[in-house]
Amino acid sequence: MDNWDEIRTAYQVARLGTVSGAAEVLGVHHATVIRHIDALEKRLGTRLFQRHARGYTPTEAGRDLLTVAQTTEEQFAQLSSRIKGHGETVQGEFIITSVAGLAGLLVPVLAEFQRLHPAVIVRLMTDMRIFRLDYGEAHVAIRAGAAPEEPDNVVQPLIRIRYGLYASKTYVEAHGKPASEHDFAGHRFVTAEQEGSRAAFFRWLRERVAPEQLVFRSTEPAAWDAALHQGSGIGFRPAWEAAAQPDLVEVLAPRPEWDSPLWIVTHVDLHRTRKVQAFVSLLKESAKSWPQCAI
Amino acid sequence: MDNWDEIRTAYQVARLGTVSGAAEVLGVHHATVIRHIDALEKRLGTRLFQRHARGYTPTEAGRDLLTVAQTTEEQFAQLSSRIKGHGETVQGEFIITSVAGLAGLLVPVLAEFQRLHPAVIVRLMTDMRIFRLDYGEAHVAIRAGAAPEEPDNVVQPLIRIRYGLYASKTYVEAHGKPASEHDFAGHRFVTAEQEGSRAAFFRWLRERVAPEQLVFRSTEPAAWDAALHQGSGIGFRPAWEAAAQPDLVEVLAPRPEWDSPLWIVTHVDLHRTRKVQAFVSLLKESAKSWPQCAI
DNA sequence: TCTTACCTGTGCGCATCTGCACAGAGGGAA
DNA sequence: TTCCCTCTGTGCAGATGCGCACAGGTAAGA
Repeated sequence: MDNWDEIRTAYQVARLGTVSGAAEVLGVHHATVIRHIDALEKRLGTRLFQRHARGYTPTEAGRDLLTVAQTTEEQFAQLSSRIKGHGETVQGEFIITSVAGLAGLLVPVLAEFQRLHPAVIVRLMTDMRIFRLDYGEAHVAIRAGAAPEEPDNVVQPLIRIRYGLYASKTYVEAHGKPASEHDFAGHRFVTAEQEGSRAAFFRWLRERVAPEQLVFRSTEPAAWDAALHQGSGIGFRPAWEAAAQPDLVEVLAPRPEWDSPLWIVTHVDLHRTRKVQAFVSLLKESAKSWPQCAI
Repeated sequence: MDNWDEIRTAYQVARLGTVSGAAEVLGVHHATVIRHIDALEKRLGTRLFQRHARGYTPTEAGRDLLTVAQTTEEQFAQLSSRIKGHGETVQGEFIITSVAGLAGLLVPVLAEFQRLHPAVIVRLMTDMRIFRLDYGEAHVAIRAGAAPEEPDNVVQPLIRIRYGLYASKTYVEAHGKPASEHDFAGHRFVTAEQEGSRAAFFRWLRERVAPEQLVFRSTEPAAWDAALHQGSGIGFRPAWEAAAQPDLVEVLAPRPEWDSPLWIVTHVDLHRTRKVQAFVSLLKESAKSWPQCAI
């Protein structure tokens, strides 16, 4: 049974009783139908039809094929309408992966998305490793930093996260607050672990302070946050996050050169789907009203 | 969904995860697989797979297709084995049509056939009209008289039924018994209705007796039989049938020129099937031991 | 880091399948 | 019986689809 098209042809012949009728329904020439039947019977080693001048009458085997192929026809028709419908209705899982620390901004958008489309199951994945959009691990990814350039990925700019320099009140009480970057001498800083960190503000900082001033370094962003609140030093924080934390003091206000751009990344195979489009447009609209962010 | 082969291709890709693997299983070139997927997705308007360098990952639609096509694959495999098995095992309906009055010979054969193949349902059809072997009305037909010459029918000689002239004891007591065909004057005969009856012995009789001697004519063979027993006249009867009826007296013994040949007729499309072959060979074997019949 | 193996993707030439046209045959109606 | 319509069946020419070969790229392993 390694030629399903011939089964489909035989099904129509069994259903309609004539080669010509089947050919018309299938949109092929009746000679093609005859050849399909001949090939299928030859392969099966049994006659599926009795031939006579008025048409083809199915044998027992032909009637068996008829019933089997009938359900197949229906199954495929339902499958087709389901698949085509998938492009129209928004439902099923929606998997989004993002850089850690963006949940505070994303969750309200996801909640609104789910309110608009109740049939959607939202899964927000934040992890150390980067989830891959190929392999189908996620529908949408929110990436930070330099624009991703992977092939097969559709990259759109979302927004620029504004970063400022902050310190806890306890730190300011103990060490004072530098008035500008020219006043950093003697101050202590919380920063990322890697030397070659790709964030612009980390590079900016490394160019202006001595390495021994970077007293707290971690690979874990949550650790930066905690160290900042503990008063371990001065560090960069997203402006929108710091604004909601009254125990932090703004040391230097956000500057455009510190901005970290966010990117919406989707796989080209999924980008056109209605589900992805619905979320992306909602996300872009919501981002316009995000506080302390530059468009 | 007007190309089932492409669905089959997509199914293998979804199952195996790679185009190359699917191509190997399907026995085609991997370029063909790619083209099938592209065509199917284009027609559906949705992506079934996410493409990456290590293979194809099915999307939701692709996974849906996978489950549907999986059952289709199984259904077709079962269908194939059933159909191929039909050639091997003898089962299902077996429809035989025959000239009326042959049931006494056929029924024992049919009973033996059913004993050998318990899964067979036997249907013996005797009717005024001739059942057509094309259109699938019967698997085997037993025809009498001249050899059938319909195209697409396989005709085999079965046996020659011997006919003799018989009368009931009551007729003989009343009118006497003619010694030979030269002694037919004054006797009464039971015969068929049509002038141009094709049976050889009827023609033989019409040539030797006056029309007014054919006192009982009927289109119905059972009526000849009844009229014979009632003593209405002398008539032809199969020798095997008369031998079992003690109230009949043999007027003239069977002659070769009165023989009526029987033919086994099968449709060429069914002739090769195991079921038909099994019955035909059993019938031929049984006929060798039929009493009062000429091979 | 380099190598290797495997997978996807595409242009080209060819085989296969399809469509076309016509022949043949059977059934139904007048 | 005769005519007509419909259906099957086949040879031939052309188009579609296939296999081939090669390029490009990724991941795994040494």
